[in-house]
Amino acid sequence: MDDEPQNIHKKDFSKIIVDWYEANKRDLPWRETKDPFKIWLSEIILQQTRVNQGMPYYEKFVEAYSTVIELANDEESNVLRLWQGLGYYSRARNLHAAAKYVANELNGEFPNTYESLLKLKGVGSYTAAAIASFAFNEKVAPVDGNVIRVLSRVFGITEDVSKGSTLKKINQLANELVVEEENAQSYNQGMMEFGAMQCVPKSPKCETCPIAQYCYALRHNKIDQLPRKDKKIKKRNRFFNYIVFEHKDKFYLRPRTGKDIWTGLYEFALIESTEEKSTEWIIEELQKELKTESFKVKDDYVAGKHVLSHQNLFSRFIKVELSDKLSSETFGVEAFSLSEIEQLPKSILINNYLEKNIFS
DNA sequence: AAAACGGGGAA
DNA sequence: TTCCCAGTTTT
Repeated sequence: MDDEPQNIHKKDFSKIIVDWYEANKRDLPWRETKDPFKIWLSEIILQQTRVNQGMPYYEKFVEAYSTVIELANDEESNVLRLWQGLGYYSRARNLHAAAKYVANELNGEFPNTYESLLKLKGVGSYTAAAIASFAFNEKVAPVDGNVIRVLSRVFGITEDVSKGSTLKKINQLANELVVEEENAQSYNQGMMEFGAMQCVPKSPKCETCPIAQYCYALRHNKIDQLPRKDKKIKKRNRFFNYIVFEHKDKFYLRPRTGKDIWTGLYEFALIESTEEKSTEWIIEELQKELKTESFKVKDDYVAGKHVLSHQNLFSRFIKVELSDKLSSETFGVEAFSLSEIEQLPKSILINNYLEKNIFS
């Protein structure tokens, strides 16, 4: 077999992708609309998220908000509550901020070009290209994990794809390919679907692949080495010692602030430590924060390790019964009834604790 | 250029 | 366990 890497013409490549897509595409709800609002919504939800995980959230959101105006007019905490469990919560906050921008600054008219879409919070080069091509058939190429994988394998991009220079190269190739195709929408959808269904990360279906004879990785026996990713993420351990204040059927929570994880989500009073601490140590720290309040320890629950992409969280929930109401400055927490707590946006960690220990 | 940001599912 | 997902923002 010929050993030359680029013996497939760009035009032939794009045709194969489009044909494959028309024959193999899944029916997904956001593919049945041209409404940029819904396409935008689906793209934000699907960032770093598999279709199966994002699907129920898409359904909930379009049910709750039929226009960008309705989304803009809701409270951020409600948007976060709908987003609960999806992760990367800045997406929800940016989604809401972008909706307000469209509603207030753009008179409710959704941006319709790659460049103008880029101005929306939470919309980067991938999402701007996706919306521009899906909703408006603009000839720009969205480059996501699927596209990176397909192009690096077929065209033999052997540099580390976590490097900016490599990404730039792939982005350029992707854009050269899209201009070959009349229907940017089908070609781009096809590239991502092809990566998601055929040219999958592990054990790709090369036996039935329409590009197999042209594929650099297959011919050089490198399908399991491409795309090349050198970056190894390191994790840190954190210890969350939560104090669950209870007083007359109410519990005290507060929203997280700052640039840390879970911004905007509610949690109990927190005493964080860099190592595991004893119950006694935690109670002592708690005493320092309190003024005249007296309390009784009712329960001490140790949750399993909660794993995030960059952190391992070891958490414990110490439930204490207060003899009096807590002054509002203490830990910044506020009292909520159970039905109110149900409506607050919370992390999976907090929600699991509540389900297991409070709501049950 | 590198690190931070969630949670779940597949192998 | 490890990988990685329809990535973006911040440092």
